[in-house]
Amino acid sequence: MKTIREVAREFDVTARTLRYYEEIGLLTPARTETNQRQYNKKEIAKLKLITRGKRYNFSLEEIKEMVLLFDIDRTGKKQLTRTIEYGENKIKEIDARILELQEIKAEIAALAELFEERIRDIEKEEDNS
Amino acid sequence: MKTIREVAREFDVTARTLRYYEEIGLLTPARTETNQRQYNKKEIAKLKLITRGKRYNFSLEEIKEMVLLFDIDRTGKKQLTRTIEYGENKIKEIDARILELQEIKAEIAALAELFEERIRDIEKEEDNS
DNA sequence: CTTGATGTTTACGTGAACGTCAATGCTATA
DNA sequence: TATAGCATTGACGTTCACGTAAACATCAAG
Repeated sequence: MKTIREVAREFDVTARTLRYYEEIGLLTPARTETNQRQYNKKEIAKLKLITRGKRYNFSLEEIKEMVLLFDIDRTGKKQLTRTIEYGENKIKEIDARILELQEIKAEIAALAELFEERIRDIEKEEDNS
Repeated sequence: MKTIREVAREFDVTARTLRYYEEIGLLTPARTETNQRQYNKKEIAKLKLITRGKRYNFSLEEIKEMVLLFDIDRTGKKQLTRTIEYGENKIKEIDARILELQEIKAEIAALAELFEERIRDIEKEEDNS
């Protein structure tokens, strides 16, 4: 059980951010007798997913869907099957993103090659002068 | 030479968006005698990069860096070399992003497997009852 | 030459993801 | 028990990436 400040430090976010994540239903920390937030392992695990998702530039709305996988009642077979299907879809989306990133990468690389050619041309001209 | 509305339709963005991209220095369309924007091939190429970047969830600030590669004076050897170096860095960043995406993908897949196991357990229990 | 679609700038509005007070309560320690 | 540090809930402020409306100019068609 960690306090808000401990968690904030650990994940390099502000306390405000953690309260905000709670506001939008991403986190659901327990409270002490005196109303202070307590973060257990599950909340920490969710936050880990959130900060990761953020690094990959997922919107909080997208992240929310993924994080809520952790909160779904997974005692029933139907729930489990549906969750797995959802996961498979997410994987497809991620694959698409990876592909697009590889395209943009190739584009930059091609541009770089073009420039290198230009440099070689310039060097030839330098030799001839 | 295309008008703002033509370009907007072609790329499925609003005219406001194109004006905004100009506001923040991403696009620099020429003007007619009567002050109307004209988009040439170079601007179109830049816009293509911008919309792509957006699809990959790059911020406009990040996209700006990449788009400006098109506007740099590339007549000099030094400029070219520096531009190539920049491109190499960008490629490294993209590679990092790809790696992270692959991690999250693996995580989801692992989760799915766990759930499938749970399902098999449930099915066993069903048989035994 | 009128009309309707399209263009311009200026400027205020919006939703997301927080930042930053303010006013107040809790907690640890010297 | 005083006090510094951390907690709480409002509530307003900020940046990004545009949306939207106003007031006016331009262009194409009949």
